Amino acid sequence: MKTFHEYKNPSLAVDLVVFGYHNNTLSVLLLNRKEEPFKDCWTLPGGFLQMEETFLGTCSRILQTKLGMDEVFLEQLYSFDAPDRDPRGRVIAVGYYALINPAKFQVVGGSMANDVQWFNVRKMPVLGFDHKQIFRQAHERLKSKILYYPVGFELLDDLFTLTELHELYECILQTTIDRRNFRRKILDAEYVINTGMKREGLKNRHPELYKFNKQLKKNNFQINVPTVS
Amino acid sequence: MKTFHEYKNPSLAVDLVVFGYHNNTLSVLLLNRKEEPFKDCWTLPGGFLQMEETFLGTCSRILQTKLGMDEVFLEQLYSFDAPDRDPRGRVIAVGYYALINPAKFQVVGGSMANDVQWFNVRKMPVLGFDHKQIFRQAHERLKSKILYYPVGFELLDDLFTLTELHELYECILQTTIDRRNFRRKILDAEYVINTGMKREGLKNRHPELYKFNKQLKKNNFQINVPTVS
DNA sequence: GTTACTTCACGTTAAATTGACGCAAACAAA
DNA sequence: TTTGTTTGCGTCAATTTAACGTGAAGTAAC
Repeated sequence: MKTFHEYKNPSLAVDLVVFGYHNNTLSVLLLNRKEEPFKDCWTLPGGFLQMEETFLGTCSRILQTKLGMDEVFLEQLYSFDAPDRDPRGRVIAVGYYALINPAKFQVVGGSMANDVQWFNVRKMPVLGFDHKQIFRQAHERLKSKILYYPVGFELLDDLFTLTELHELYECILQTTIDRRNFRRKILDAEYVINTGMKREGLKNRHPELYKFNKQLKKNNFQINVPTVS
Repeated sequence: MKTFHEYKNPSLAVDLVVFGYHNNTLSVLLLNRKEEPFKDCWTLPGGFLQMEETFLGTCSRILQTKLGMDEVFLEQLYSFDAPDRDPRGRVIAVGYYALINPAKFQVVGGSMANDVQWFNVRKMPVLGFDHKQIFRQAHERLKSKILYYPVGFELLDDLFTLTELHELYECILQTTIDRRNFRRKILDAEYVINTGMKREGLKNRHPELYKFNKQLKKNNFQINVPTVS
């Protein structure tokens, strides 16, 4: 077999949209760049693909070194190819999004700890590169995916109440969902398992704690939201 | 701004899954390779991304030079990164799938005309590289997308009968769909417009010809198929 | 022409699902 | 005990779905 002739190739970057849910708010982790281009501008955390690395490998490296986290839900989003998306030259970006529970991770990033910050998805600053577009696409993906696939629990503690799950859905979808109908859908789909325990110490009735049903047959439910027209 | 330092980068290829529908059969265009690696093996048509090119640019180039077609429905699928997916070295592949009406195109490809061939999706040969995986993913995408998005007409003539559209759905989804319920769904969603014309020359009652409604508000219908369990 | 046969177009109906609520038990605080 | 709130379970009308019936439109055979 003849050996592979190496032409000049674009660089390949992986950019991450890391979603976290905390205090009834959906947030995204952004990095304040310390170098040109887009110095002092907020951007998605990202990194270049090393020659022997897989995309998930690059994701892990970014999550660990810049954000100090590991073992999170990751899904490939889309690849971005606009020729002028990076002023330094031709760079293709593969977008991934991650879902994490901020309570489980200390956001510290090596030397650039205080340059990493959570931003409410509804109060996003101007982003460098084409990261606004990547963020938007990730946000849309999350909103549509959560309707038919159980990803919500990735953002919550291992044990959660149905009210907490309900609030998460309302927050992500930015709409109101009838509490009782939501409850019926989630329970009928066997999305969750009742642990029998209750969350103590609240002012009012103590709600039951559920955990995610990992044996769930996928695509078993469909949350409906009122169509805005 | 300091200029961009070019590390060694993986090559970037675009691989195409071109679907066509003909004689009640869903097919994919494959190329018989004349060079190593995978010489004499069937593979998806593909090509390397040029330095100034967009993904869609590469797609068009492949479609034109290898297959002699242009202006077709194209959608990005996924990017494939297995380090050993190409024996020549590190090659990242961005998968796209296309939907075409074979009646509209003469499949000829420059010097390699007779090396391009349609294969029934249910009688696929062994494929080189990781193209089986890319094909499978494209096939799954098509099957799920057609349920909630009007892509079927991309595979049909400009004018078609509801029976033809119905057969297309049954063929792609490999299931039976009630003829009368299907008809109602499609008509209620305003997926199609009745042209008033009829298809002549058939043995039995002459069915009405419809065209796709380009003003269709997307995501306006949901075809349900019996869940296999 | 009449009959036979097939497809096409349009209904009907029972079952299932959805959307919009009601209500009482559980809890803390007054 | 009373008050106010949240939680858990239920009801019911409206809508949607799944399954199936029937007659009109067409060709071919007689």
